[in-house]
Amino acid sequence: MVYRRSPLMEERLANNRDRILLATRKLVAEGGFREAQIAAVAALAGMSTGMIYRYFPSKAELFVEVLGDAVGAEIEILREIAEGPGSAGERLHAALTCFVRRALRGPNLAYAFITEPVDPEVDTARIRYRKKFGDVFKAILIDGIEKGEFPDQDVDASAACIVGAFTEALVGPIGPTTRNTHDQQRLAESIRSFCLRAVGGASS
Amino acid sequence: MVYRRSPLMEERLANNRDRILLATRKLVAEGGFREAQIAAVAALAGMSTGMIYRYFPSKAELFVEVLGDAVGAEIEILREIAEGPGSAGERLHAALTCFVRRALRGPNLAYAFITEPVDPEVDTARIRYRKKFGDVFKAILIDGIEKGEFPDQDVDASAACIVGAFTEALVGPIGPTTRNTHDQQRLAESIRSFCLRAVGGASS
Amino acid sequence: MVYRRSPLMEERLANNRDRILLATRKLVAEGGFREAQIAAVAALAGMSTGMIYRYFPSKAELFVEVLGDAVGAEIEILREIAEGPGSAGERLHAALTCFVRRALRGPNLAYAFITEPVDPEVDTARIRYRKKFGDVFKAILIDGIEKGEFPDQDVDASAACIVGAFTEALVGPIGPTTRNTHDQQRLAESIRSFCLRAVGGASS
Amino acid sequence: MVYRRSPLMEERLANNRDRILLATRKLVAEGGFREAQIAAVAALAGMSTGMIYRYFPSKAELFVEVLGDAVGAEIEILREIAEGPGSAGERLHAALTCFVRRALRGPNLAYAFITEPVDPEVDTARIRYRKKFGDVFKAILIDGIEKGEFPDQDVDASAACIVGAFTEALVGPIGPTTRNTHDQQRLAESIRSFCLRAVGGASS
DNA sequence: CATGAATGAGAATTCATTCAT
DNA sequence: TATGAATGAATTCTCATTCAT
Repeated sequence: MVYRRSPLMEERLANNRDRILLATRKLVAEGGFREAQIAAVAALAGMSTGMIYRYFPSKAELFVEVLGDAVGAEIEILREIAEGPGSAGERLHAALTCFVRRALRGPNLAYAFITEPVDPEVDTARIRYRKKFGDVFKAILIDGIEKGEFPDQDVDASAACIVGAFTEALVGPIGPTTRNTHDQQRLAESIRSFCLRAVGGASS
Repeated sequence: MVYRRSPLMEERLANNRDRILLATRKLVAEGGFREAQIAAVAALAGMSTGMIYRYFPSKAELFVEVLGDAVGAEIEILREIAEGPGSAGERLHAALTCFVRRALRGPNLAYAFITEPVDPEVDTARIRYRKKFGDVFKAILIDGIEKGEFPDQDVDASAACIVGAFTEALVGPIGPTTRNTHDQQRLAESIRSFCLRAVGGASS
Repeated sequence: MVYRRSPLMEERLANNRDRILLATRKLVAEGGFREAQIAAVAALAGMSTGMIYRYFPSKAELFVEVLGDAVGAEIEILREIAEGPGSAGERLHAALTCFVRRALRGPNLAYAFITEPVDPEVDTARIRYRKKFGDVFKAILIDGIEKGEFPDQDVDASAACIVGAFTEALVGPIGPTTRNTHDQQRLAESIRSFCLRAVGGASS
Repeated sequence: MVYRRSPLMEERLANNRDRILLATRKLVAEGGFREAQIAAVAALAGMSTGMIYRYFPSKAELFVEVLGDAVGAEIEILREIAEGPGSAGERLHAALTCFVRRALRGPNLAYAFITEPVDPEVDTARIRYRKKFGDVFKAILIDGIEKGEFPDQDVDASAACIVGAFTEALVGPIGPTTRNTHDQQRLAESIRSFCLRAVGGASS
């Protein structure tokens, strides 16, 4: 009998892949990359370690993809805001609010994102992803400057600064302390104001 | 005659310690904490691994001290500026200029500084040091607000944002790319402007 | 079809565990705990060092189990005698005979048993196991005293003394010298007599 | 000037030797052989590690001598009792009383004595010393048998049993628990009775 | 004679990755 | 296809012993 890959198998494959990614994401969120060992991922995904290597050539690449997915989802949301209606200032305001809120909801993923996962390969990816984040803000900035809303500025630097500003401001609360909703609101507001003033928009 | 520790010996002692710290710093700067294994440090410092443990109780504590030294030196300089003469805006301007320049001169220590060093003990120290950095800026901010120079704001968040902004903005260039002096000047200026506007001071 | 662990696999698993225990037992018997390093155990068991850690969380726990197994088997046999028929004196007689004989047959485990295994964790277990041994004799003593066979006495001390007496008397011959069967018979008889007189039973 | 060894130096030498032995004894008594590292011994003796090797060729030999000294002192006392006046039973009674009491006073040395100090060389000595202990009791036993005080018996085995009995009975209280004087009296009495009955003397 | 800095061989443990079944 | 047992290189830390000063 000739072996043929059935659609069902494809699906199973996709399912497996997703389960691996989900499990990894979960473990990273709970304890950082450090806790997401292949054996743990496999156990949580309900499969063998060998299975993991059917879908990912190495742990590093799995991590890169997990990071990429997490970032990708956020980027998607931000991009929608960035390309949506409203003044540049309004869109920046909305984007910042959105990001901070989401980061605080799933704190450790944001933490892993700021973090060096020891593996150089993953680290490279991490920087690349941070840049992607910056690009969204950069787009808003360029738009705002063109429309005369924001003063002229080094948009690359400003974008990086924005990303840095809120990741740093989030590391504190993310680490040991867990904040209540009220504090989170305040923190989001503070970061937002800081960045808006920084780019020269209304300081709220 | 009582045996006395000669100055020469003291120096030798200090030299060893310094050589260990220097070697570690070098390795961390080149390849992150990951590359600074005890064996590598010992080799670079020209001594046996056992020697390391004469001066440092564990790898973690060595790392913490390396981090602390790096940060301590910077903090000292910043604090002098922060407590010096001039308006809050001027001092903030000076502090930012100074920090960015120094970070660009001695590359990659800033990088290690942003990084999670895998070891929880070191990580704790890293966060503590970041906070210390923030405190310098916070002091300037408080002063500026009191004097009516800056608008009222969440000084904790602003300080964290400032630290985050410039570390992030520096990671890019520090990582793979090496810039020429002109680019560095421009980057310093961009970051400075961003932060000054952010706190509500004159954007220069 | 659900994947099920086959009996063969179970056996393989058990085999490994047993091979590790066997190898450890052998090495301990030959050269004490000192010789039973993980690498040596792995080599003798015909597997990698990592494998050991699949079955035992640490060297200490492996040692504790080896000790426990050795003691457990002996205790089981002694307990059967202790709870069996016959007068207290007869049972004590039988128990002592049995123990001495077995100790002489499988040399040096008794030796390791007397020994402080350097590791505090193992040492704790060792003391616990010695106590367990004593408890078997204590039970016989209590029974004998109740029945008026033995004079009243500090049963805890007597039990400890019995255990100590025969372990010590065995260390000499077990250590360097190997005795012939005749000598062994005589030694067993001597120890037995000593203990029986000590508890106040007929000296045979 | 020709260098000559002065009496003073000899004394100093002797003093040093004693200080090393004293320091080692102290450390062993406090934390077992495990705590008596050369560096610790040197520090406590107020000299350099190198100095230790002027008086002892190796750590093992130092330990052997410490053990020997401790045992030697006890043996001396016991021998005096053994060779003193009184019936064999009385002398055995006195010897046991004396030994148990002394062991309980300086608990950890007794513990180290029972213990395997990992080093094979030391271990060999330990067994030798235990035998020496036994010899003292053996002498009393032989005497008692000759005089018709004790029944005929395997004096080697009995002597070993006596040593084993009280060391084992002492390990319990020595380990974690520290007993009050009353308990010690009782324990001494129990061990004594056990041994006296065992050799066939008056069971008290 | 005295020092104590320096050595370096070990020993335990971890975990990504492979591959026989 | 799926498993998970097995591997073993890699890494930290310890401490008896030596030897230049």
